[in-house]
Amino acid sequence: MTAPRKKAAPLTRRSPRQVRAHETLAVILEAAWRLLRQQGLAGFNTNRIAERAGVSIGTLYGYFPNKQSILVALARRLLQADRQAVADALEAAAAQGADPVRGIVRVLFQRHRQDASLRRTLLSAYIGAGLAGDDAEQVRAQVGSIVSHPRSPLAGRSLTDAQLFVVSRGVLGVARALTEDAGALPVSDQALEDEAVRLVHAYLAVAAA
Amino acid sequence: MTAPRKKAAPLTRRSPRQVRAHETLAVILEAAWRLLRQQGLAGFNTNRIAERAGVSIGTLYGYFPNKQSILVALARRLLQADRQAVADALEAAAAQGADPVRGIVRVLFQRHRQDASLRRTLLSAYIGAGLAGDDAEQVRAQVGSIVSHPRSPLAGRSLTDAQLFVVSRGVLGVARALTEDAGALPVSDQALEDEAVRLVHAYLAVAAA
Amino acid sequence: MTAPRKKAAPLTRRSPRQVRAHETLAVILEAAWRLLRQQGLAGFNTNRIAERAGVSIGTLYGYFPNKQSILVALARRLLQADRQAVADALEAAAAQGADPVRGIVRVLFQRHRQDASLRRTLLSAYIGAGLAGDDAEQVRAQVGSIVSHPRSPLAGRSLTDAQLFVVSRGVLGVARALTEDAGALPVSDQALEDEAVRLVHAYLAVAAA
Amino acid sequence: MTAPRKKAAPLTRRSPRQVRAHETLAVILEAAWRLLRQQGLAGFNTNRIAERAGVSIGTLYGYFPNKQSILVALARRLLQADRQAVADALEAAAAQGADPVRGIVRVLFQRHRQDASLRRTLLSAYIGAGLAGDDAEQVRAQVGSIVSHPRSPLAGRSLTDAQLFVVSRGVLGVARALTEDAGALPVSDQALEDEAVRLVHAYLAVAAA
DNA sequence: GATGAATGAGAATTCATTCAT
DNA sequence: GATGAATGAATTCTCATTCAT
Repeated sequence: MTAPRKKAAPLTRRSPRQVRAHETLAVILEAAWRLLRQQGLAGFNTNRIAERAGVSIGTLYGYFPNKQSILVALARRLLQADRQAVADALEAAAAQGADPVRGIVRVLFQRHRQDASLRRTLLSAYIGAGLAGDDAEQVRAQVGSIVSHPRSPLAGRSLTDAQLFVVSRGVLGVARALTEDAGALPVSDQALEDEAVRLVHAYLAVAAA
Repeated sequence: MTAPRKKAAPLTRRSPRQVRAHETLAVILEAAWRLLRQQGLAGFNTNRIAERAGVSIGTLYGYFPNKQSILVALARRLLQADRQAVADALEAAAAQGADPVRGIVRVLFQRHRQDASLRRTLLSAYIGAGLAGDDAEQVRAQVGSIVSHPRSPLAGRSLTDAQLFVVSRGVLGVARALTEDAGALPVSDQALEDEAVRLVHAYLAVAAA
Repeated sequence: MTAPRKKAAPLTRRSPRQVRAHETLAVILEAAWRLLRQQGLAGFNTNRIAERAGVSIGTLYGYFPNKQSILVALARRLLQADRQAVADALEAAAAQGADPVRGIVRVLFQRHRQDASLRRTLLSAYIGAGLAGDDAEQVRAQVGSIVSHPRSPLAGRSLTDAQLFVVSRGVLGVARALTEDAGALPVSDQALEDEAVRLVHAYLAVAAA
Repeated sequence: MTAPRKKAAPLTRRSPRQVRAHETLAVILEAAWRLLRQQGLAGFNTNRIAERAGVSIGTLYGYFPNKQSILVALARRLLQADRQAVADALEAAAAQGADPVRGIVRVLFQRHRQDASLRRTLLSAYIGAGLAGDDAEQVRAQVGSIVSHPRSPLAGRSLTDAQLFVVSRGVLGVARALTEDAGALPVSDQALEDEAVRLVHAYLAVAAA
């Protein structure tokens, strides 16, 4: 699974030109998601996915070239949702004149606390597939937009790639730690959020100087 | 492997009362390490490990209750070595009157760039085994000692748990990103190090204020 | 095998919806039967069964969840055949106006002398699976029908459950002894049959009084 | 296990000439007994037995040539105890002028209800080892003694081998059914005992006529 | 387009037994 | 006599994937 075994295949087959196909694909993905959440990677196998999705295993292989690609599709979905949530938070902050940094941190932390084990698995698969770069790219772009955000205290100034990388990865590192440690830390959610926000602000202040 | 199914077993069996046993254990672990590095998780199977270690499969299972536990032992070894390297860097910085933060960042980044895929696999196994907390604990302690380091600019002042968590995880997050992204980022190693150091300093300055 | 360890699984998988599947199941069972007869439990392994059945091991596991269930299926088949043979004997006795008790004893003894070791193994598996009760139930019903048989000397009278249990198990006990002792007893088959019949008649005479 | 794998070996090694050896043997047997009762055949392995007995696996193999022989020794012990219990019951009946048949049936049934699964396993091993005949022999002798018992209603008369076989196996058959069915029958212990006694009496009356 | 029976390489793990110390 | 580390053949079972219908 983790180290790819054969040839690289296209990540989806059967381009969903028809609504029907669209639906089937969604159904499979949804079933896969639930299965992974319930059973972990150990119980995640194609036959079971097909069964839960209510399609035959043959049909499943009509939509995905292999098991790995299902995992990747799931990971993409999750990461995409993360980005959407961040974008929404950004928007909301702008609308309310609130601190965009805090909005992002809050939404990120909250999402990372949910479905922690699922997220770990998916991320691991995504990274294992060598796709981490794709996501990183988009994250950097998003972080960039925060900085140049009109209501940002840094409005107008911009960060170097290295700076973008460090802030974004730093915050994501804290978020991921929430995923790993689960509830074991002796620290309140609020305190964590406050400190993460402070970390970003402190850095931005000196970085853009 | 991912979702544990049965009994929690002790992580080692045959407690090494004799020198011979000690050696055997080391031999197995070493063989496992090399195999994992060469073949990735896909080629990592107990029969192969035993073969490479030059012991019988039965002997291997005399030392480890299952495959997973070998991965965990390997991960522990890696993490332990990380901590040791950080401690050494700290010592060296003290001896030379250099910035301990930079020393740590440098060593951490360098180590995370090496054997990236191996590190990913091991970490994933370690986290999957629910052991992430164990490591986190020790990391926090170490970070604490940096801050209260006599030559530290913060000497004498101390950070809250939340603050410790945020800095340590922030830096580790950046380091791990190096593991994931491999060599794909368009940024120099030096610039990255500089920015990470700046992140920590900036935060410490406001955090301990 | 003996003490069940995990989940109780359904005793068959792939429900045979198609004729083909029906055949495959029969082929597997037949191969298992022959193998067990030839090699005993020691040589009875799933790979060998599949090989002899001319199907892949995967197919075998498509029909049976585990090895144990094959043994159980075989035992069921044997016990079922026993009951059928008894029913036939009963019918024949009725047709000829002969003693039904003798007919049953004869057929039972004869069957228990054949394939003694096979029968032992199968029975052991069946009992070990906790299924003994299922068979006992059906045996009791059958015995009941003998007693109330129109041509029986007891026609019209009926026995209590305890009485049914004692006669049926008594006779079966003698039959099973034939299975265990193999050919080692210094007694003619005819004498044994005569005495068993006498045992039953003697008991029925006083029991139903 | 069931079908013997290699050459027939002597059933015990190291003739226990010394008290020490005697004790060790008893300790091993006792540990084996408890292990078998607790874990069933599945958990019954030589390493575990040695561990529980507090001796090394090497020592265990100093006393028993192989695993099978331990099972057989255990079975012998059980069967021997059965016979002793029957002898005692016989004695007691004689002393009190009570019905010896009832005494035997009672003790036999009671013993068969205890440790049912253990008894099944042991018997199966014993029979599997082809030793059933040994026991049968002794049972027949004992049954013979009942019949010729001075206080028996049949005192002085004797039964043929076939008759001895049928009564003894008939009663044992009922007893074993108690072992198999466990608590599942809807019949009182007393009723069962009464009917079994009646079975024997009825038969003896006509058999010795 | 869908179905699902069949495939089979492959992997983990067990455990009776030996033998050098 | 005892020890216990080592052995390794043997076995069960999984699951991604194919392809005839």
